[in-house]
Amino acid sequence: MSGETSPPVRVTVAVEAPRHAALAAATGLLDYTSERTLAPGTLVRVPLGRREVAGIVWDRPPALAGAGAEVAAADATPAQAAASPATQTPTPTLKPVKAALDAMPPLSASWRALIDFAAGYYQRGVGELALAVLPPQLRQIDDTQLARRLRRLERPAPPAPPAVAAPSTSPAPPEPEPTAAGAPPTGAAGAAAQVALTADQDAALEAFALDATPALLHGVTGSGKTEVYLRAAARALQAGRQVLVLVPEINLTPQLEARFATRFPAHTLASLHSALTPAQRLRHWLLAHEGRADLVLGTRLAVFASLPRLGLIVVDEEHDASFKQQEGARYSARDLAVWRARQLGVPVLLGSATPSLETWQRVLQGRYRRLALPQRIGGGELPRVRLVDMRRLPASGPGAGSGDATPLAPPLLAALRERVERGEQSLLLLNRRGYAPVLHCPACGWKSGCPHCSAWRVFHKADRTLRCHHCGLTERVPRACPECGNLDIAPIGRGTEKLEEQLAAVLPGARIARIDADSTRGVGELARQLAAVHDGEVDVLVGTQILAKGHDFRRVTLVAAVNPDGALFTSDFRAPERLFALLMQAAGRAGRDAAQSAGSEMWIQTTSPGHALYAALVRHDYEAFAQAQLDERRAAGLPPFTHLALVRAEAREAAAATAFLRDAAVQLQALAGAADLRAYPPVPPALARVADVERVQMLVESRSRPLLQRALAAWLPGLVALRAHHRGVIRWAVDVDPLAI
DNA sequence: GATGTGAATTAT
DNA sequence: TAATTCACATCC
Repeated sequence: MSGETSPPVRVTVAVEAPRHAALAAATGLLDYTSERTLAPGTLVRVPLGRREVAGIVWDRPPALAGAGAEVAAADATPAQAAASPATQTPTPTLKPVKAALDAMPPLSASWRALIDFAAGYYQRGVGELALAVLPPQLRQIDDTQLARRLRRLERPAPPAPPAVAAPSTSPAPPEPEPTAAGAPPTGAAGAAAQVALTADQDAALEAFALDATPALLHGVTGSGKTEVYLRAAARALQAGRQVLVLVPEINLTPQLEARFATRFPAHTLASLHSALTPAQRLRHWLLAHEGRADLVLGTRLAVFASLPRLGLIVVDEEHDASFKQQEGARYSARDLAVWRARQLGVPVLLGSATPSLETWQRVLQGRYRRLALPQRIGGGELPRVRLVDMRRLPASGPGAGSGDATPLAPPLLAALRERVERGEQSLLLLNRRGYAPVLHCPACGWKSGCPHCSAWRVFHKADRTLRCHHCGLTERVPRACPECGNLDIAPIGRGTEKLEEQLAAVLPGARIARIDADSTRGVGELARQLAAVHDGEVDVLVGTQILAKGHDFRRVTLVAAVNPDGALFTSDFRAPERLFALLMQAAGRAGRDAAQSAGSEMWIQTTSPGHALYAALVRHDYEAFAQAQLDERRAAGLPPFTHLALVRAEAREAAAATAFLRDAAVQLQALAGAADLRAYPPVPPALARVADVERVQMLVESRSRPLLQRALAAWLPGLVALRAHHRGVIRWAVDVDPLAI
């Protein structure tokens, strides 16, 4: 460039400031001066008050005036940005930009559009979101440090710690499979081996290639979805494009990563998830941003990866709740993936055996295509589902302590013994860690409540502690009742620890292991325990839902859900959907080895064997289940037929949070278009108090998504202003498309 | 959210 | 009289 002595130019910068801060009309866009023009997307450091913070050069949305004027707030308190588009810069003197990170290419217009959209949709500040989804180190390092990091990308990755494979161009990726004799042809048998596709896979792939409409790849566990991902990826890679693969959990990244690395040894793969070290995270992100990585695999955060050549997005297990961020900007990575794909005109593949009802509804509407893989590879059968009626069990002993009753029905116990004798593995699922969910004093009625939360403290026998799973409070188990001194305080109910103990008593000689968040605390501990299972060192595996997801247990022929009924009777309208998906997924753990699939079984212990959910499960009939659920949702006016937003407020006293929300509701009623919205009275959520903070939430509902969007956008400045009148409110936030209400 | 201000409250 | 705590304003 030329013109060294040209006057300073004005630049708009998205800075890291939360939308709540009421900064710059709450968008987080501030103006600065610069000695030279800075391209939008350039990372900068700018002064903010007495601090210096990271920012990104942004372009002001030109259409702000038109869009903002559409919904007028009747409340006059907040300064309405829409009032006059011409009244810019009330500030006479702008501060200069401190530094620009020129070593790196600026973030692209399409990336900024994604951030703009997501910030708008989820009601957060642009700068807040943009900076939050960048690697933390980018916010700290200077230009020379960054240049050095970039030069280091030229060289192959340094030897990574064993748990997480670094982006590798090396020809020897880790071998994911244990020595599994008779593994189906989809297994990562040989490096880059191309296997024959089934007719279903072939048809799915051909259909997928036809256009860029979002596609649901609907296939049961073991039906070969991953092979379809790999083939679709191969096509994109061949066309010189990048591929983004999103998975729900960190635990699942190494497995899939190995599959991709094996299949595409000549391509660079980068992973993005929170378990990476800060340095790794920056490195992988830069690989993606510079277009050096062809394959980017990660958890929900990866949906915001900068990908200059993006040509395909895959969302594996798209129904999984982990794709919804549950704090800060509460985005849905799956929904944003679909938006991003559409914006770029790039295909997106959503894979699941049990699609979310939102996705399924779109399939029924014809907005998404359905690509079906109805059969397991190699002719494997789905496990037979058996319901055990727990109402007809012989009463096991007197006394009220139901927690001491035999955990397993006699026929299930017999089936387990059979498996142990035959050298096959079994998997028992119980969604409750610890020994017992609560301690109880039969003399005075004391229960082990948490003093800081509206929850019980859980009894962990292994280290003799009472632990609150919400605030972390951990204490030694009291010897006697703290209220009345009674020595006979007893556990109520059963967690995985107790189940493990009871199993050991009824299955003498069997090798029993437990896998849950407690047993896998250390780094690599989960992997180590899973390896032991693969190596056949375990007969019966007890665990929480950590087990149900994706792990490929070849020798498991029996899966049992010990006590899944709870989800049938909660007020959470998504609980049945989640339970069905979990049980389908758990069933999929059994008989993945086609040779053993014929004898594989899924047992359900229930007191409601007649429940429609279980009936559908017995038939492996997702479609019937989904239809029944959709009918219920439609009748009840729930998503996907209505659109929801939740305004949450937290305060020391619930009354303060409630008062804030009541006033907020009054504001909402005054907005244009309020007639088409419905705000429910503020209520405490299922878990009302955590760490001495009371939560209250208010549900807002609309038939129309755009309407809800416009209302929220118009409402937000009012909410920001309202907070000043409610000093007791510690925090508040809007959750658009909440998962739980 | 981070930071600085001044005033009110408390400790010594 | 010094030391904390807290409400409140500002951040281009």
